[in-house]
Amino acid sequence: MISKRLSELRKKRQWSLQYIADQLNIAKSTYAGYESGYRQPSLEAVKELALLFETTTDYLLGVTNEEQPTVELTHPTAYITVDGKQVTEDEMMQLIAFIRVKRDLSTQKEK
Amino acid sequence: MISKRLSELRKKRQWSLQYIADQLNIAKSTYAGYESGYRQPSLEAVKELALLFETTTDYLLGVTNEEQPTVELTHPTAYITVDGKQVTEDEMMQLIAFIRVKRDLSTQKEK
DNA sequence: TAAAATCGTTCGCGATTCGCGTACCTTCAT
DNA sequence: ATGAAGGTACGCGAATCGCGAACGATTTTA
Repeated sequence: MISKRLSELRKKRQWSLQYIADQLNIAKSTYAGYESGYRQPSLEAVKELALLFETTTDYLLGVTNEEQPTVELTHPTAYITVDGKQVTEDEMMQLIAFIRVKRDLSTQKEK
Repeated sequence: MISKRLSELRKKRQWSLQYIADQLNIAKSTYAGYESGYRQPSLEAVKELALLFETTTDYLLGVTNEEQPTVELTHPTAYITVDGKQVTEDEMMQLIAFIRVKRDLSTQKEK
């Protein structure tokens, strides 16, 4: 799983094996082993790879299939904050209503 | 890092070492090694532990310090959707303004 | 209260896996 | 032609893994 993900992400960014190896301070052959599935990265390496690719370890490990996490406000899977303060359930309901109305209006305008 | 997190989470749930070992189909001494830091879990074990504890691998590995992820709308680290459709940047700005105004009003009312 | 079970810790062992250097093949620019 | 750069494969020594076993300390059962 992780080998597939690493390979995808690296190719998408058009990075070389050597470049990543340099970033993590490991040998090119070591990182190559991760992509081929011949080796498994250490937990520390997984962390650094997630940072380097600006993704999550959950994505690299295949816990999730979202390269960048998605939060659906109607069924939040995360705490939502604004200015560091949690958005209350009450506020959330109004937010959602606000978005729905706004979208509805702009749809009508198009017609 | 991961050893500390595992120990915290297990104690919070009042689970025994044996219980977790059974869930993952590994020896008690193996899991004990994870918590003591004497051993590092395999990537597969990390995945399963995240599922078992209902948290993320990012939290177990110490990429994040949030047991449950938090998304700050002013600096989102996730795609935000409502009814499956992504909230645009424009909508997001209005949302944030909405929340701020609402909070401001309720603060004034208290005085 | 004696015996048995449960819990957490530690350790040695054999087996597995790691990270590295090296060598090799292509491709491409010099 | 030749050298640099990218990707792949492999052997080696060293490090780490997972397991069972053994231990003391509690707790539960009879």
